[in-house]
Amino acid sequence: MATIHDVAEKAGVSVATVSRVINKIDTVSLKTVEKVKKAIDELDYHPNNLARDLRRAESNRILVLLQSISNPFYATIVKGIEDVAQKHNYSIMLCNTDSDLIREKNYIDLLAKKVVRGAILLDSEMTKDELNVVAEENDLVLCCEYKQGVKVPHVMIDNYLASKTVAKHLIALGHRRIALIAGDSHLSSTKLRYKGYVDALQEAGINTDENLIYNSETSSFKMGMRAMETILNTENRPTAVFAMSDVLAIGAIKSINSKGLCVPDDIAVAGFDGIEFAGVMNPSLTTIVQPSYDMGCIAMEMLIKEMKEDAKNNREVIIEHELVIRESTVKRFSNIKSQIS
Amino acid sequence: MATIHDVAEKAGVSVATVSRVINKIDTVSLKTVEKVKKAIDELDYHPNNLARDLRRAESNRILVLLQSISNPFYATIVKGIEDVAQKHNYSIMLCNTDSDLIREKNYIDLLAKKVVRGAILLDSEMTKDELNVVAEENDLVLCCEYKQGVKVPHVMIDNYLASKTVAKHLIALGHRRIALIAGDSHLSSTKLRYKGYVDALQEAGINTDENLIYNSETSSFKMGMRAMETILNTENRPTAVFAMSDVLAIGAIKSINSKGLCVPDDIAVAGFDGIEFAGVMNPSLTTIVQPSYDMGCIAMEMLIKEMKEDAKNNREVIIEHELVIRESTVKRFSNIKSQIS
DNA sequence: TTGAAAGCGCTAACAA
DNA sequence: TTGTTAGCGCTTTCAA
Repeated sequence: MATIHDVAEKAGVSVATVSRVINKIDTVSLKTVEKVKKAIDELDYHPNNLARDLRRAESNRILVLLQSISNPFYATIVKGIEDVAQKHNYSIMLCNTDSDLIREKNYIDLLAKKVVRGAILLDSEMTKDELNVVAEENDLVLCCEYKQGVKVPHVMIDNYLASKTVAKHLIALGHRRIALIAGDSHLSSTKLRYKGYVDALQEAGINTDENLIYNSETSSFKMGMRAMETILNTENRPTAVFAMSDVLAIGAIKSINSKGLCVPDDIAVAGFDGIEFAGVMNPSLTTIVQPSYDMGCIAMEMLIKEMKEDAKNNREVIIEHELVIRESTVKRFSNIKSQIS
Repeated sequence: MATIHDVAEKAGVSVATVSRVINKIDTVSLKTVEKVKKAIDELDYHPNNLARDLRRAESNRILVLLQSISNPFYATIVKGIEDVAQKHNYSIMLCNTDSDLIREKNYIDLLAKKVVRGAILLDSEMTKDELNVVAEENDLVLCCEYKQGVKVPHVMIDNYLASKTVAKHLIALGHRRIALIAGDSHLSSTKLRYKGYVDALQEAGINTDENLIYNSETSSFKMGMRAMETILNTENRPTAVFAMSDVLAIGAIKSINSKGLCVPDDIAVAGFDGIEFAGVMNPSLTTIVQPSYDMGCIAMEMLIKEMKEDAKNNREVIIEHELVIRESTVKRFSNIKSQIS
């Protein structure tokens, strides 16, 4: 591996000049730039980022922490983050925590170790206080999830309102027994969505039935299936189900089908997130579409701002969501044609 | 941020001794170790990895390059890679290339820049020769895709055989007009799967019909839909479709349904990969299940071996696949119950 | 068992 | 416009 010294020697200049050329500092004469570039080419020289970062006491890497990359919803967010990062010459380091706090803290340590310059957390298991401690010394942004009192910029939808909208939609369709498949109870979004569901029911004069609520700690197909099985085994079966993620909803539908029941005829199902698959599956899934790609972009932009500025802030961006009504809750003519298998 | 010097001063020892304690070199007396540890605790000292890596001229980060994280098939592989990496104290850096060769090469540069220690490529767009040049100087492993003549360890399934199995399955069901939705033509797996399809047909005395073959350069739902639309517009419609990925297959089914046709009654559909969703969707999807998690684990283990050893090798691991027959190709009693929407 | 000191490859202040 | 030089924080050789 050629170093900056080799280039300097070959070009007959000092290392400082080579450094200037590499970093596009325009106090170097055109002729010298040419010489240096030639030497760089001939030696196939690549600057060693390790050394550069050490010297500058910073890295250009960003940590993105999420529970599991397997959820397509997160995949889209990450895409947004990565696109913006790339544009600003940052590279991202994606890490799965598996909802394991220890594992998460290990990754968070990368901040203190200066391996990464900042971090975007999608669904942290840390408490408000733990987050504030980390934020004290590091540049952090939260995406999707925000805990009250955390002094960190964050972007998300209005989870309470979105959830209420879904519940109201189901109520408007005439449902009174609406089951809820909730998500990870550590997440603020879960709590907000739960409240939205309860309030919507209450406003419609419906009491919540504990038998119709299932708490699934992770968001996966299997969890959705298991949750639905449990719910279907209750005495007074619901006529509708609201799952707090599309992945859970899809699992629930599978479970409903395997009991010989139909969606939406026997049981209506609504999801949350708006993964691409929700529109492609059969029946297509009614869901809250979160602008995941945009959320990723905004989160990364916030982080860049955060890293540039000295002052800490806890700017909040609430982004628009949309209830997209599809076949899984409403019987439509097009359904008849779609799939009779 | 405390440095090693601060710790040394506080503990009343030299930096070398502190370094020894950090790196668990056992020539340090117990008493000294205690003193140093106490100082480390009190100062909340974290070694700076940047400096360590620079000194050791290596990093413990691994680059994982793939076209798009959005494909759930890759998500599972990455999970395997990450789990093994974590166990061996490596961290992974995941990067999307978007099938863009320029972007891919930018990431590959991280190897030369010593930002990463090695790389696992899932679906590189580089040619055989380009790969060999990179492999010359760096530790590389290929996962899923392998180009003949590349001197790099690799793990994958027997794509030719798997594809042939799918085609044979469809032929055995009585289909003679079997459409093919192919994947990225740069990938060797695409070529092998194509050959498997052609050979199976040929052995059954069926001529391939160019009108029934669609080349989709990326693997996405939308691509699958578009491909199927085109195929459905041909004069003599196929009775079965073989898509080279589950994601493509799912898009194809959507497209078939939107034309008012049924799967598998009007058209049977088979996929490839074995993403979790294939078993959950409706109708459930017949597919080749690749042991994606295991493939990820093996790839990472190969890379660790590669990084430890001086000698280059091009060890090949062919891992077992499985044809899982589900509702999308075979009419079964359970189907009648499942979904009439 | 410990310390002194060189140096990994680079940047940036300062001097020329 | 360019060069000299002092480190960034760490590991490791050599000497004590």
